[in-house]
Amino acid sequence: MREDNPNWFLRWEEELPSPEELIPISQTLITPHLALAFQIGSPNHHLGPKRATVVYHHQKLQPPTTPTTPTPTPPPPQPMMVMNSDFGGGDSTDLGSGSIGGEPARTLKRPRLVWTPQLHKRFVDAVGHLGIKNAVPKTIMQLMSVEGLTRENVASHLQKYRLYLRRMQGGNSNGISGGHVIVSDSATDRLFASSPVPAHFLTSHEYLMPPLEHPYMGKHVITQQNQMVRHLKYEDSEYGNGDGGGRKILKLFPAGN
DNA sequence: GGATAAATAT
DNA sequence: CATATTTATC
Repeated sequence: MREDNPNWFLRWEEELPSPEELIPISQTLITPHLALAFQIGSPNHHLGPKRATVVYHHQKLQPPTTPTTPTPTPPPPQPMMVMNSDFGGGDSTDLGSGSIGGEPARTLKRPRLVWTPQLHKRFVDAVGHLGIKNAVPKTIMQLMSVEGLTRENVASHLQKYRLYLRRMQGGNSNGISGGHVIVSDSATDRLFASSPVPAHFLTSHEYLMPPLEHPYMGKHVITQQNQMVRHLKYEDSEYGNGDGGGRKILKLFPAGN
């Protein structure tokens, strides 16, 4: 517990994308929200550091065009390129490979957001260091400073996160205590169990945390490069063989299973 | 078709 | 903002 205090920053840096685009704190005061609202019609900004957004799933692509056109033409299957690749390799930091046609969400509804381990780590870190007091979706979202991330996204994830904690407290079969994260026997808790120590949920730490303006996070833009899970002992696990479904690795937190 | 994850509604 | 329900994806 106390040990992770001085460590959290270091660990944070480790978790953060190293060669990634570390956003130079330039505009600062400009919040993503404002920036989004200010985004004028110019599709091509000058070199904007805040460019890559969150990783999305393959969207269904709802063409705003032909609203009344009874075109029975089915949307062309968009081949999503899964370029998870290794981290060491100089993977391109930009997601979506290049500019996405009409990327600015002007009137388009956001596609499904994929919570990657890194993104989740960011989330947990924010919550952990905020404390239960300020651990509300709004604050968390602002603290994470992830472009494209909305309050709704955080709220939804926060809900699941709390449920996960509750389940663990009820019957803690895992040895998550004191800050040691042992490999989960079940491949279930993958994502959530990977978090260092949730803590702050029950323990009332009346810490004096500034509501905003955190020193440790200026502005980070998460990009792709996630889906990569550590090469643990997944191989010897009983995955994707036997069941007709053929479910691959990376199962998210606990469930009935 | 079941289960999980995220979105959406209350 | 928290919880419940619905929807989409694996």
